[in-house]
Amino acid sequence: MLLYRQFQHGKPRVTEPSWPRSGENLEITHKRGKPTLRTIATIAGLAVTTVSRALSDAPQISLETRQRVHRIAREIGYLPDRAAQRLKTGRTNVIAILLDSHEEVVGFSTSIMYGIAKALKETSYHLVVAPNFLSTTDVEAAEYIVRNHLADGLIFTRTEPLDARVRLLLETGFPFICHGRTEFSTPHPYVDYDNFTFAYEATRRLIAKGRKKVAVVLPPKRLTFCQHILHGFMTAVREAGIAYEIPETVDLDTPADVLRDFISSRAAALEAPDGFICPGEVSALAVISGMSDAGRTLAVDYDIVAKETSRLLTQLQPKVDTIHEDLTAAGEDLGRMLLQRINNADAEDLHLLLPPQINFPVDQAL
Amino acid sequence: MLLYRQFQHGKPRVTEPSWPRSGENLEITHKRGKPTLRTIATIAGLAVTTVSRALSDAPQISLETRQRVHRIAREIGYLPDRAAQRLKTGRTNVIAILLDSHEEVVGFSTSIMYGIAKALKETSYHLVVAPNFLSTTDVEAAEYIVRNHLADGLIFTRTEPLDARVRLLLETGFPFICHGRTEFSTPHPYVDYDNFTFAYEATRRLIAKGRKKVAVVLPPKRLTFCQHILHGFMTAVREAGIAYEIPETVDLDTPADVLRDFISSRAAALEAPDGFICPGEVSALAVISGMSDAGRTLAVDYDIVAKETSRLLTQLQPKVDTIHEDLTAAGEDLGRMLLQRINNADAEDLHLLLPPQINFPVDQAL
DNA sequence: TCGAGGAATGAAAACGTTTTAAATTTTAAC
DNA sequence: GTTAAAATTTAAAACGTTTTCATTCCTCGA
Repeated sequence: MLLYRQFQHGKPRVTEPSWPRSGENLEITHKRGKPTLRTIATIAGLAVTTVSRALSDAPQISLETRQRVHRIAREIGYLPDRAAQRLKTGRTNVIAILLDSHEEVVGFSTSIMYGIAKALKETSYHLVVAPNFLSTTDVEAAEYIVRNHLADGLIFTRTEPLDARVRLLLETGFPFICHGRTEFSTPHPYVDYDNFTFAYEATRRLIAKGRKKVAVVLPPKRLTFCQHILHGFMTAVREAGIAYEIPETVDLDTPADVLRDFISSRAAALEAPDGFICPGEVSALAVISGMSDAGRTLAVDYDIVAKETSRLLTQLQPKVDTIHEDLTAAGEDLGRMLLQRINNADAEDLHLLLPPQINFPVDQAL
Repeated sequence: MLLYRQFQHGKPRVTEPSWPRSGENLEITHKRGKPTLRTIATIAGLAVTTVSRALSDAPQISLETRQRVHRIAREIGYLPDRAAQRLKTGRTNVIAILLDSHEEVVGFSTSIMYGIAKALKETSYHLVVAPNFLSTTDVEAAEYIVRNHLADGLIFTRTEPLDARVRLLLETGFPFICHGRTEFSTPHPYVDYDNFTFAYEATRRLIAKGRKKVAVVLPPKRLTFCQHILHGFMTAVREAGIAYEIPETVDLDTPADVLRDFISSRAAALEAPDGFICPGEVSALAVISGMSDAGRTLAVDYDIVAKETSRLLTQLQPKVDTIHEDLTAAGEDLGRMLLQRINNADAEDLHLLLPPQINFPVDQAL
């Protein structure tokens, strides 16, 4: 025991440091090849415990030792073993994103995921895609993840006012953040796009352009942001005292051909709208297509203001006024704020309403 | 010691089984709440070792015991701890997908990921998104994952003939599969879409419709499938001895407005093409838009055959002939085959070329 | 009755961390 | 010079598996 101490610890202290330097051969190969805490400990002539604490910058380890350990770790390319850390601490270092089948069609979530990944880049967190692991519904998927501690936090989109996922996660106290708001009284973290302002400004734009009757393609009614859009739309409509119309049989998730046919037959009938709010690229294209079928020309017979999450629409149809929603940025915020939540930040401080980016070209303004 | 054996093991053997039944209270709560092998062992009056083997259906465990253990595990909702398994076995149970920044724009990968997730659903594998963890290039990201054993297998898309990622992974012997082929002599698993046939059939369709000069929007030249498309196109062109044109200054990744403007100015010049192959929705829309700017009418002055990965184009523009590529199915194959590869299936058997799904409407055929 | 041999089960070690509690060294105070 | 306190460092246990090797029990042939 004493001998061990003399050899392991005493020596480096008395004489010159004896661990190998940068250029020398550091191949203290472990069973699996990868360097571990023990590799560093051997090199530094320290105990594994000390190395562990030094790497987490515990104050009781002397500054000199900490720096030395950090340097060695860097030199041999040490990376803590995720499995061992997870086993010991119970933290998974994983963020899960729930993607429902809606996303498959639209490709909506790629940008968001890209943003989340960006936020996670410098951290030890990984992003795992949880389509719905063994379950059929989103809630079951969430439940499964929570029950089995498959992640430290959860992200999902398209909330409903009394979203079942939110309810579950609030009840279990599991860290999460969602894209979209709810009506629960308990505050919870969220990132949302200001769809009220989007719809309000979009409607005002149509009115400013002299349109006489405006219409809006609403999202499915069960989603929270449908109310926001409706509210923004109606506010602008009432302020201006203008005619309006809200299609009941189609919505944002309606297949493009159905929406197109609806629009074109509506255009043929009496008192058709001449201004459209489209909260998505696909719906905008469908409207353009439908109106074109009915012989109407964009920017002449009617106008569109569309929300776009790419630059596709602006590029293809400069005549469409667009208001941008930056989903990658939203994803970045989602990731960042969820990490804060996991570190026990107050839910009330984790609310973010992202402002619409209005792109109306000046030369087209009246 | 002897006493322990009598109590732990002997008893259930001699008397009636004494473990709790389905209805009874099974709350043998562990430190962290989750049931572990020890929970089952205690309930069953067996050793942890035996339970572990029973669950993996080792032949040396009696059938009766195996069934009993399985039943208990099911009843208490046991799920093996991923961290512990990973630590012990060295297998991560993780598949990583590398997404490069290109995907951000197009939303291309969502469908693929959905497919992969589908293939992984009944397995113990999770899908993690590796944008490029700490690195700038794709190769570095792959290297990082390999070096630190962050996954058991890797998936990526858009291969080049001498893809650096493929080279790295072949050299290190790390399991992977890619969407797209390469020119390496060592066989490696891949799933690819038959872009030759796509381009060949698309070109023939335009010719059959009576078009006099065909053009194709090619993918970036560095990508393998650019050659396949070019080859299919040229084969059909030569067979028919028809005029053709290959734009040099634009490609599939060109921003839509640039492509649109290119097309419209080209249409205005001499001997403009009247048939277009567009290997993507966005390029098709850009071509339609550009031709429309030049006063040309689709299906009258010119025709388009487009590859589509959604149903968007068919829905919006029934006049565009489309050939479908099912990316979700591709993802499913990618996932399934990568798992096979991880289980040491021969790389030569893991080659899949998915056939184009041709959607040419009958009533429009000549 | 005895051991041999096979069938079934069990103990213990290990994977690489973190953490609790203990040990050792250094410093400070007398 | 002691000795107590402060500053460092260390040993050992634990997280939940899997795996190697050992143990127990039973059957069977002599």
